[in-house]
Amino acid sequence: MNETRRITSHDVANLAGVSQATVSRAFMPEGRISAKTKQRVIDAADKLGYQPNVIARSLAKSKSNLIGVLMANWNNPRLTETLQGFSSAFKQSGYKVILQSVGDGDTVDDALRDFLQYQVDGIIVISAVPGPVISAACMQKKIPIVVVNRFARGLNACSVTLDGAQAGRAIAGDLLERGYRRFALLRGSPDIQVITDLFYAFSNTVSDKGLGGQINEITNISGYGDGRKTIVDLVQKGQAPDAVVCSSDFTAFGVQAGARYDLDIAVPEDLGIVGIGDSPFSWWPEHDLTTLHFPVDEMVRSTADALLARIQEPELEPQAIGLESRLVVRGTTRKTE
Amino acid sequence: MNETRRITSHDVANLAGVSQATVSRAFMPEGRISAKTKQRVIDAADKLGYQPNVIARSLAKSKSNLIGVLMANWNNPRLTETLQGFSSAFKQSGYKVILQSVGDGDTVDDALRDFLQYQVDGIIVISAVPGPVISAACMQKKIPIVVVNRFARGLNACSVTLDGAQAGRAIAGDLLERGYRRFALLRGSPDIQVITDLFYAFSNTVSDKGLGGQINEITNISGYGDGRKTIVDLVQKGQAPDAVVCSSDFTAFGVQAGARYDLDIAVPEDLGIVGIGDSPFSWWPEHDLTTLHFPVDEMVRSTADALLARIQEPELEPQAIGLESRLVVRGTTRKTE
DNA sequence: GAATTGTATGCAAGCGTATACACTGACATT
DNA sequence: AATGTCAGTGTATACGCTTGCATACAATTC
Repeated sequence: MNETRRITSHDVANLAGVSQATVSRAFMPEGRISAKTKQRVIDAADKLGYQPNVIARSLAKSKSNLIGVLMANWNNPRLTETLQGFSSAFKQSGYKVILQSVGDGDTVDDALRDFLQYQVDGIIVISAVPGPVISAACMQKKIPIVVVNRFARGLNACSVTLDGAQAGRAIAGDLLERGYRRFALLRGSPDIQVITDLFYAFSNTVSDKGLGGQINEITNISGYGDGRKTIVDLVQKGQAPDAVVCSSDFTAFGVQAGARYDLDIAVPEDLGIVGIGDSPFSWWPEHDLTTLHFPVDEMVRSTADALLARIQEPELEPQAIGLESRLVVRGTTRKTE
Repeated sequence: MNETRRITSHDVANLAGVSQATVSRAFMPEGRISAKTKQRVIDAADKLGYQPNVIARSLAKSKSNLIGVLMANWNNPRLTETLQGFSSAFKQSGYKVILQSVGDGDTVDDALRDFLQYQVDGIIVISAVPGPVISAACMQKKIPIVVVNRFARGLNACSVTLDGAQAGRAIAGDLLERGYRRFALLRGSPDIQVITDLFYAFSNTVSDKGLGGQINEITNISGYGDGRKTIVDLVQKGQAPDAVVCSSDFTAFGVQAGARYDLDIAVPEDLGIVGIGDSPFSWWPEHDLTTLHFPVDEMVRSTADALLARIQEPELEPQAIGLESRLVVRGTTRKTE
C-alpha cells in the first residue's frame, strides 16, 4: 500500500491536458511552446512535485552532462580547492561532477573505465596520468580528457600545470639575487614532469648567471618527516646547502623544523627555504614560508575552458597549458642585499 | 565520415550470434546464462570494446547507483578526508559519488533538488543541514539522507557526528585534572548543535566537580585570525583565561600564535589550548597541539552503513549516531600534577 | 519411452524522456 | 478566395538496457 509510483511527464501531461511531448518542451530551454501552455504545464508540474528525470533525458539525448573527476592526491590543500572549484565551475555550465579517488585497490585506468560506463561527457584527472589504452578508448569515443597538475606526455589529452620552466627561472633568479649559492633541490617521485622542468630551468638559470652556484638534487623526499630528516642528513654529511627548494610546502615545513629544532641553523640567514603551493597556512608566522603561489582559480578556469571547448568540438588539438606563477616571498628567504 | 556510432549490446549480440537479452545477462551478476555463452559474449564484447551503458541500465532498473554528496566545508582537512573516504567506500558497494559543493550562488536545497533530478539512491550532506521541504520530498521518494558533522534536528534523516557530550566531558575532565580553572570556550556559528552539546557538557562537568571553575563562552570566532585576536582581547580586557577550548584546530593555532607572538604568555604553563579535529599537522612541533581526535574512518563507515541500510530498507528509523572520540594530549596542555 | 523437471535462450514490453515528422489553424500574401 | 507560412501541438519512435514470460532443449525420473 502507499505505493509511491514515480511521477513522470505523462502524469503532468494528463493533469495539464496536453501531450507528454509538450511537457518535455516546457522543460527544455528552447522548446517551441506558447507561453500560456508552458505556464499551465509548470503549474501542473509544481502541483505534482514533478522533476524531470535526468537519467532518462541523458539516454534520449546521448549526453549525460556528467564530468568524471578523478582525484589522486587528497593531501594537498590547493588541489582540494581545485576540486571544489570544478564542482562549482561545472555546475554553472549545467554539468555535474562524478567523483572517484584512486586508492589502494584500483588503478587510474579502472576508474576511467567506470567513467566511460557512466557515459561522462568529459574527464578530468587530477595528479595522475591515464594509461595509453584507456586514453585511446576515450579519444575514440570522443570523450575529452584534461590532466591537471601532471603532464600528459604523448597522450591525446590536454594538460594544465604550472609552467615549470618559468617557475624554476623565477625561483632561481630570486634566490641568487638574495645571495644563495649552494642549493639542495628536494622532490618526491622523480617522474613528475613539472618538477623536472622546474629543477632543470632552475639549474640552467644558476649556471647561466655564472655565479658559481652548486646544485644537489635529491629525489623521493616527500612530506614533513622526509624534509626534516633530509636537511639533518645533509648537514651531518657536510653537504649543507645554503638554500633548499622543495617540491611541496610540507617538505619545506619539515626542512624548516629540522633547521629550527634539530640543527639550530638560522633561517633565512644561513639557510633559505622555498616551498611550492602556498598552502593556506604557509603565511602563519610559525612558518612564514617563501613559496611558489599555486594559481587555483586560473587552473580551474583553464581546465574547465579546455574541457568544455572539447566537449563541443572534439577534434580540437590537445593543448599543454602551463600557468605562470609567482614566488610569494616571506620570511624563509633573506632580504636582497 | 568516420561516424563513430556507439557500440551497444546489439552489436555484441550480432557478433556473438546471440540475442541482445543474452548479452545483458552476461553482464549481470546473477544472469542465468551458461558459462560457455557467457564467455563467447565477453569475448565479442572485448573485441568491440563494448562497455554496458550504465545510464540506460539505471533507467531500466529505476536505480542509478549514484550517491549524491554535498560538501559544505572545504577548509577542514579531516572533512576532505571524509569525502575521499566516501568515494572509496561507495565504490566498493558499486555506487558512484556525484559531488556538489554549496557555494556562493546556491543553497543546500537547490543542490539537493539537483540530486533528485539525477535519481540518486541516497544523499550525504557534509557540514550543512537540509531544509525541511526538500527533506520531505526525499522522504516521500524514499531517498535516504545522512547528515555528517551536523545534527539533523527533527528531520527524517540520520546524522553522524562526534558525540559532543562525551567529548565535552572528556576535555573538561582532562583540563581540570591538569589544574586549569578559568576557561574560555571559542566557537564559530552559535547554532551548531554538536558544539553546543560539547560546551554544555563541558560546563556541567566543570560545575559538577565543584572546583570553582569559571567559563566564558564566545561565539563567532573562527579561524586563525579570529583566534589570535580573541586571546589578545581577552587578556587586554583583564579576562585572561588559563585554558582555551576552540571549536576548530585553526582557531586554536591562532590562540597559540597570540600567546606566543603577541602576548608572551607561556603555553602550556599559563595557558592551556585545546583544539578540535586533530588536523594532520597539529602534531608538528611548531604547534604540538592538544586536540580532540576526529574519527574519520568511523565516520565514513557509520555513514556509509547507515545510508546503504536505508537504501535497502527505506522504512528504517532515522538514527542520530554520536561517535566517541578521545583527546590527543600534546604540548599545549600542561602535565598533570 | 513418456513424463517431468530444470536450464538456457529469445521475444517483447517497459524505464522516462527528446525529437523528427505530421498536422492544425491563424495569419499574411497574392 | 486560394495559397503559403509558421508557431504550436500531438503521434510515434528512439535512446540502450533489464526482465517477465514463453519456448526449446537437455537431463532426469519412473
